[in-house]
Amino acid sequence: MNLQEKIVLLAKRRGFFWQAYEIYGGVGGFYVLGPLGVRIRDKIVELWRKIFVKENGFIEIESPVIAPYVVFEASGHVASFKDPMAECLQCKRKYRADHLLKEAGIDVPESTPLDEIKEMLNEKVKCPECKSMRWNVRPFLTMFETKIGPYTENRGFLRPETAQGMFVEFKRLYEISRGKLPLGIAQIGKGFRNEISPRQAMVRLREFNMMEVELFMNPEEGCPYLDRVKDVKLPLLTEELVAKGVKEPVVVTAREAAERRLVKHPWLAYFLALSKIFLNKLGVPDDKQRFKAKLEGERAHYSAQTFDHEVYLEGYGWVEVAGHAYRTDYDLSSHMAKSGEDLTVSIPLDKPIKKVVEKVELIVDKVKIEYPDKWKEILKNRSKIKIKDGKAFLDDEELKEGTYEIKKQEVVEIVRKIVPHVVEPSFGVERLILTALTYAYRVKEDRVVLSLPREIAPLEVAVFPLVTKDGLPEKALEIKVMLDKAGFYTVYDESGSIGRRYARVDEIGVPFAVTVDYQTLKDESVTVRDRDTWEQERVKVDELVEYLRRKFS
RNA sequence: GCGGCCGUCGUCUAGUCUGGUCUAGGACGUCAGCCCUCCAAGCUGACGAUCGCGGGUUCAAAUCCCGCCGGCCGCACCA
Repeated sequence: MNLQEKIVLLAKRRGFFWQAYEIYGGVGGFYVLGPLGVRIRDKIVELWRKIFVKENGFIEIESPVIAPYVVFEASGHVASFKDPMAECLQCKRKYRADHLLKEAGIDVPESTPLDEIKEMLNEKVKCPECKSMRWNVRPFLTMFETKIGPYTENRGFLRPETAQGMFVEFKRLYEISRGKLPLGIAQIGKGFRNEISPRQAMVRLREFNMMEVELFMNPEEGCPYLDRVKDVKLPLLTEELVAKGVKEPVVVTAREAAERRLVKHPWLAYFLALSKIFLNKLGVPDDKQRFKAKLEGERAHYSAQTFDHEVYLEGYGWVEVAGHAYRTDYDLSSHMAKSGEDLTVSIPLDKPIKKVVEKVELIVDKVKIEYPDKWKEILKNRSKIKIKDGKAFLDDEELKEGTYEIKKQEVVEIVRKIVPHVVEPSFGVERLILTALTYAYRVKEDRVVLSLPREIAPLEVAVFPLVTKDGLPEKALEIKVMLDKAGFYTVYDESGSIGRRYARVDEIGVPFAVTVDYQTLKDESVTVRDRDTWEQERVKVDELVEYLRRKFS
């Protein structure tokens, strides 16, 4: 049994996660987070929030999971997520249409209309199974589709990423943030992808939790926080290295990565560094992490540069836990074009620019005289008057001389409009849970110990009476309640021998076990046992809360 | 979606080839009691599986056949 299989068994047995709908045979790609799974999820989310949101002064939102068709039409998902599926009308088998054609020696560009693909198939390709040549071609969308409202044909999609929520709501969020760039907007929530074949436990799911930041910025400016992480070492597999098939990443500091333009924007370098620190805190050592660039053809339609943050998971190999993409102004520009809303931002100029502009000033009395019928219309449309060769025109019609004057005016421009660029770090929560469990899994004296970092341990303190008599259970319960009230996540257990109980809590990664013994009754002290060293320390009951708080800080 | 392997108590597994002795056996875990002064000790007992789901063959199906669902691996896919 490999490590991942052991983890899946442990997860199921002790309640971290398991496959959903088991009583109906299970449905691929859907998992349940059990009691311990929810706890560790919350703690991972909280740690992420601290590193990626709070410490950067970013803001967080929650937008709907369902979005109307138009949002994903604008975002490019509808167009780029469609794979043409060919269905054999005789045996009902389904294939990727472009693959069938390729096997038949026909290369089709992605933009080929479905009708043409169908025609080509019906003329030239036999079904590999039943040899029929009658095909139907349909787009297969990897987004889940639904209808909005009972009586309409208003199509909607379950979002494949939370990102669109931040783009669509950008204008108001920018206003709420009082018009400042850079602006970081975070969102934590479910995303849905109708994967063709979900695999590897919780690695590829059809419904999963994402944690994303969309950082909106002026592309000409750097990242003010880069200095904080300038010496963090980044193992990079750049486009160049990936293309050459090099397996060993080049290790550079975050600052070097930005200065040598190995990453296309300093913000991207900053997020790579945070990402590495974050994974360190989840228990992944440096040499089990790397940032692998996506090649031109592999990147998402919106991305100018993408680094997958990969961690090495024994049993699976390198697994992507985050994608860091430089999305440029693609998303805002697309939504601007589709919605007609102005999503530009005014940037103050370093130096005001002085310009001389020519302006038409109408002489109203003269206009009334010269245009007795339509002078009102002319005044109304005065903003549309254009100047050409020193003369004024309205809708290509030259205005009569004497009805206006052309005046020169000096204006000072202090702002300029830009569409902000976006850098996006995007994490999959379930994969992080698996990662944390993988690196925490140890075997000590034939017992499984989950050495989870204290910060993400689902339960924090176990409380045991040494034996179940002489008032020890009562005293232990008292202490458990005290710890609960102090804010710890605790567990009480009096069943079986003390050793068995230690083993039970080791297996689910509880960092400390407090044991009430006979000495407790004499001097109000308990033993605190460390999960990883199995060493014990005697602590006074009234100092216990403070003692534990120090351990967790 | 394709190909290979696989699906029996919570978990691991015996049994499947060679249908009946399987009202499905064991181990671990769990629970209760006894015992019990620090690392899965012991004793007693209990709970726990219509053998993934559905259909078929047969006097008789965990076992043979078909379909479906699910899992793992490889290919493909992976915003």
